[in-house]
Parts: sequence; C-alpha cells; structure tokens
Amino acid sequence: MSDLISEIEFLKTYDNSEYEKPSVTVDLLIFTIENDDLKIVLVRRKEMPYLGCLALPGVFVKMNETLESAAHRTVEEKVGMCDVYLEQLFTWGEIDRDPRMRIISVSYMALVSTEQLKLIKGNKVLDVSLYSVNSILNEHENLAFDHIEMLKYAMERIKNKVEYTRIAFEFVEHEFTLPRLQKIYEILLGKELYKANFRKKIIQLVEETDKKTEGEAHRPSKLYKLRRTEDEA
Amino acid sequence: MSDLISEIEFLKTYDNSEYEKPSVTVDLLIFTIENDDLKIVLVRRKEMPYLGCLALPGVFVKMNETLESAAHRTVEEKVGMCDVYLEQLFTWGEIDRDPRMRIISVSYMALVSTEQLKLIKGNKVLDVSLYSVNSILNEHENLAFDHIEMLKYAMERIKNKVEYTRIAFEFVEHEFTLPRLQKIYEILLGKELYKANFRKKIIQLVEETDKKTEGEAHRPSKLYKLRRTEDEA
DNA sequence: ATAATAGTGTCTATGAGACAGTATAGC
DNA sequence: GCTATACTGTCTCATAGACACTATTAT
Repeated sequence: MSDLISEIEFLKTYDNSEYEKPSVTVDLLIFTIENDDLKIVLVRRKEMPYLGCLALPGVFVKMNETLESAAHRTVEEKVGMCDVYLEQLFTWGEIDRDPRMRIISVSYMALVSTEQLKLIKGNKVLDVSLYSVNSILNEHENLAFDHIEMLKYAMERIKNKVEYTRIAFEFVEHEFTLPRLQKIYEILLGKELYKANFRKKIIQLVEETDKKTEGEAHRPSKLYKLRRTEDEA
Repeated sequence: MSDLISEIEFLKTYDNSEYEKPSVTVDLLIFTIENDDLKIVLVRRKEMPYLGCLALPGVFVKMNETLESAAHRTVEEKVGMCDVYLEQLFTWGEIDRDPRMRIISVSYMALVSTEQLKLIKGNKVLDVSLYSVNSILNEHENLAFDHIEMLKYAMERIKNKVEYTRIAFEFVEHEFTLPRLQKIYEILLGKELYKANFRKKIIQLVEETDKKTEGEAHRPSKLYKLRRTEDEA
C-alpha cells in the first residue's frame, strides 16, 4: 500500500520518475472582433496527430514560468501583443485527450481589439488565421483534440461575463462610441439590444470625452472612454 | 531557437525528460455545515515542509486517472463519501508555490451534508478534522503552501453561486424545512435574509412533501424536497 | 427637405426588499 | 392564554424591457 510509504519517500520516488508525470500545456482562446464578427485565432497543424487540422495555439509549460506566463508567451508568439486581457478558464485532464501521451491542458482566453493584432506564423505550424466562431460552431468544423469543447466552454464564459463584467470593453479601442459598444455587446450575446436601455445601463461605466466622430455620414457620435473605478488606482 | 525544432522532435525530447515536467496534484476544498457554521476538511501535515501545519487534502494525479477521478479519490479517502457535488475551481501554477519542486495544483471544491460525513485519517497525515472557515479567515490562521488563497477563492465562488444556482441544496438532506434551508443560505452568504422574500424566491425550486417535522417545540414545519427540473431526466 | 444615424423620455411589468400580519404547535 | 416558531399578504422602490419620440449630420 502506498499508504505505508511516507509522503516524502513517495515524493522522492515520484520525482525520480519512478512515477510518470503528465505533461502540462496551456492552450489559448484568443478572441477578437473583426468585421462585426467574433473571431478566434487558430493554427493549422504541421504535425501528427491532427496534421492539417485546425487547433488552438498552445505551448508546453516550462519549469521556470507560471501558467500565466506561458499563456502570455503564447499570445505574444501568435499575435504579437503583450498587454491583453487574460483569464484562466478550465483545466482539461481526460486521459486520452491527446493520443500521443498524457497531457493536461490549462485553457486561457485572451480578448484583444483587432487594431493592434498582427498574426505571426511560427514554423511549427502551417498557418495562423482568424476564424469566425459562429462558423466553426454552426458548421461543426472539427478542431484538434478537445479544442472544440474548450471553445464552447469559452463562449459560455464570455456570454455570462458580458452581462455582469466589463469584458466587452476589451474589444474596443480606448475611445469609442456607444453605438459601437452596443454592437460589440450584440455580437457577444448573439442578440439585438434596445438602444435606450443599453445606454441607460452602460452610461454609468463610461465617461464622455469632448470628441466626436468625424468624416462619417449622418449625425456624428460622441466618443466615450471607460470610467476608472476607485479600486483601480 | 526551439522554433527550429519541429514539434514532434520537441515532444520526443520533452517526453524523454530531457525537458523536465512539473508534477500535477489535485487539492480539495471539502465544505460542510456543522452546528450552523461552514466548516472545511483540513489535514495536519506529518512531513516537511509545513510539518504540523494545516493543509488541504490532496493527491498526485496518476497517469491512469482524470483530474476529476483524482478529486473523487481524495474525497473518498478523507470523508468516505462518493456521491458528492464536485466542481473544479482554479489551477495554481506559481513556480515556488511548493518549496520542494515544481507542482501545479488543480483545486476542486466538494460540498457535502454533514450527516453521512466520516472523517478518515490516513497515515500520511497527523490528523483530519473540520475547521470553521470563518475562524481560519478571520484569525489569519496559516495554511500550508498557497492553500489560504485557494480557500479565499473557493469562498468567493460559493458566495456567487449561491445566488444563481442551487449549490446551497448540497448542504441539506434529501428532505428539509424552509427555515433550515434559509439558515444554510444565511451561513453561506454571511448575512440574514427576510423570511417572506426568501420563501418567495425559493418556492419555485422546491416541492412540498406531505410530511412535517415532529417532536420539536412550537409549530411544526413542512418538509420540502428539491424539485427536479426537466433537463435532469 | 430627406435619409440615416445619434440620442432621449416615459410607460409598464417584474422582482427585490422591508415590514406588517396570521397560523399552529407546546406549555 | 402565552410564547415561540412557521408561514403569508402587501407596500414601495429600483430596474429591465418595450417603444415612441427628438436631434444632428451629409446629401
């Protein structure tokens, strides 16, 4: 019985790889809004298994980096951005989720505005591109491993958090119009909202600037920015 | 540059432990309500580091078990229950969270009713007992590793989910009175509730039985049970 | 002036919160 | 009848939802 072995002895044997360890990876769901559509960054795999298949970008967690560092590293490698919203979602530990070996994967989502985004193809993959989340889900596009489950999980999280947090603001620029922000909310929630009600609810989260949109047809729109709360120093 | 190594080559070397792997554990926050107080199962450590210190029960994840299996195994080993509410909380990956070696820990919470609970002391620990969550948090009791952070995280999750899910029902028996259920809510939320309002909100989640409490002083109370929803077969 | 988008005022239904009241048991 | 607990009715106020309205620009 392993109960008879003291914990420290167990750890020594464990550490000496007498007990195998699973590998640990971080997989990233990098979302952005482009052309009024929610998109996600996917890579096309260059290797077996799932060769040629679409997959989430991910990396093995190194011994000298935290999970969050690994997630940041992945974002930097794929879209070249460092100051992004990052949130841990769920850790996936099914035994055969990777056919090669036991890999436990911690999924993170990153929310970025399209403007600064630059896709970078590393040479471990065939391609890196943005894909419409709705297309992937509705057309039952196959993703490698359990990545489609990760995507569904992330979408649930986004829809929930849009309602009671400010994550929608991650998709807009520093200054934005309320009609634009409303559009973002509608894209994320997948439904249309009433203009007047939306503005009443959102107005307390933003503050006016003295600027307006210019050069566009019809009535210009006021530019707003996110209101800083007390606890944000 | 590791970029120059193909992914599959990288994996081979990685798997050959040329690249070290972190260890993966599961740590459990097992909650129950005893004497109108929220309690958590803690073990007293028998080994270095943190010898004699209180810690969450946890296990190393074996190669042939999922994270959830490992969590279930821990619950069975410590409190001898198998059919419990289990929820993954967060994965903790700071590099030095364990002074011995790199350990990534997936935290789960289990919610159990006190009645069936039987604490089981394995011989890897000095003791297993229930501790008041409020006492630990208010008296700044030290727990081993980052376990106090895990506890705070779990408490946030509980307080949130009590409001919009049925997790409070995990703490009561199959049949219960509404005053008892209200007390559970009050303990979890840390504040008193208005009887009439509580009943109006909760009444749609429960169904009456034809039984009442007996033998207690004053007016008897109707017994209710959780209403099964459509999607629960 | 017209079209198109930006932005506002207001009615209603719903639900949370507060507090009153009534009901039923043991003693 | 008294007391303690179980249980209910109703008022108020804040908020979400629906919809009609006004405002400002380019053409």
